[in-house]
Amino acid sequence: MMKQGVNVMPDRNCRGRPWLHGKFKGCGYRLTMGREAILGVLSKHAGHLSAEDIYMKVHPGHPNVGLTTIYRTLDVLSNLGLVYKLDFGEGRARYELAQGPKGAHHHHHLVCTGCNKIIDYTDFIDEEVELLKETERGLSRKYDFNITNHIIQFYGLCEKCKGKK
Amino acid sequence: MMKQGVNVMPDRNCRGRPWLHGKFKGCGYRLTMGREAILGVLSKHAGHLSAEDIYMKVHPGHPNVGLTTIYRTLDVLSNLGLVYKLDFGEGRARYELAQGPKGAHHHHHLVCTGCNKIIDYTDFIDEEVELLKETERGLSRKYDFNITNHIIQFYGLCEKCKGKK
DNA sequence: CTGTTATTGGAAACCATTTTCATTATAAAA
DNA sequence: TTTTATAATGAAAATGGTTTCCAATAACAG
Repeated sequence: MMKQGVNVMPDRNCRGRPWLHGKFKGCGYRLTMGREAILGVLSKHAGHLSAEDIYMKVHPGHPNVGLTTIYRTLDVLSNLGLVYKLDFGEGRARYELAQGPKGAHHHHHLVCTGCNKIIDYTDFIDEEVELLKETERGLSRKYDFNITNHIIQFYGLCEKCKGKK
Repeated sequence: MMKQGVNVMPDRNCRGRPWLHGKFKGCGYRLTMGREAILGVLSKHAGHLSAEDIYMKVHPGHPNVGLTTIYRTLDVLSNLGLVYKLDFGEGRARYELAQGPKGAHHHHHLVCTGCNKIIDYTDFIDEEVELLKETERGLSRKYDFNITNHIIQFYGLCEKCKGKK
């Protein structure tokens, strides 16, 4: 568990300036060059990046930023709710920006268990989200939970993989 | 990837054997004592067992069954669809029987990110499952996927954890 | 019973992630 | 600007769940 100095990691309700960097500062975090670079990579390459992917993209411009910092920053971002930590069962986590400043489209994932190809789908999202909200409300009440997040993923074989045995 | 057993023959229920064991043999796998013990533990303790949990429960009666065998067996069972491999973000996988012979009740999970408590809920399941089926159909058609499984999980803080800072 | 080969245990390897710790850099105070 | 407190950092080492290796063993068919 990351433990930094006096202040415990703030929660997702932190308010700050408009976008990522501002949000970051607004939550009491120092904005270092390494972190700026990481935030930059995340906002530029919307995808499902592993910690190492990010490291590789940050490295050329900032050879002195280590993998450790990538992990630490992602942990912070994830706790702030700015980044989703995804698990596609590959034995490594992947990360993606929760939302752009203008509210990027919400999507869920369709994962091929054969080749690990991942499809972001937005179809059916509206119905799903609506049902999820209802379910969330119900669960919150019944189990006295404060629900902050959900996962929906479908697994199967893509056209290429379902052919072979 | 584990590769064993030549034939992928469907269930030919083995006489006098419990459902799970029969299914196992029916698929061309040898039924060893270690595997019997593991199947036994899985059917007796419905829960979210980690590989080590299972090891601990198997060990007293079968001190010669190693952790490696637990992992290998779980992998086979998971590939057969008899067991679900679950991930609650603890850094270790957990496993539970997919279904009893008479079709145990389907459930989804509600996970406390504070204390890792996990609640199996069946409320709302019907609506969820119905929507999932539809979505599944749609996704299968649109992306030419052969969907075999899905995940739905809600994350949040339980009554105990949401109080503390 | 015998032969074939799936299965096994134990140790070592693997590898993403975390921890340690001495050093550095950031932001605020003076 | 300079000082000051301490958050943040990198490099290396540690961690820990899972997998691989390989020689020995045991299921099962014939």
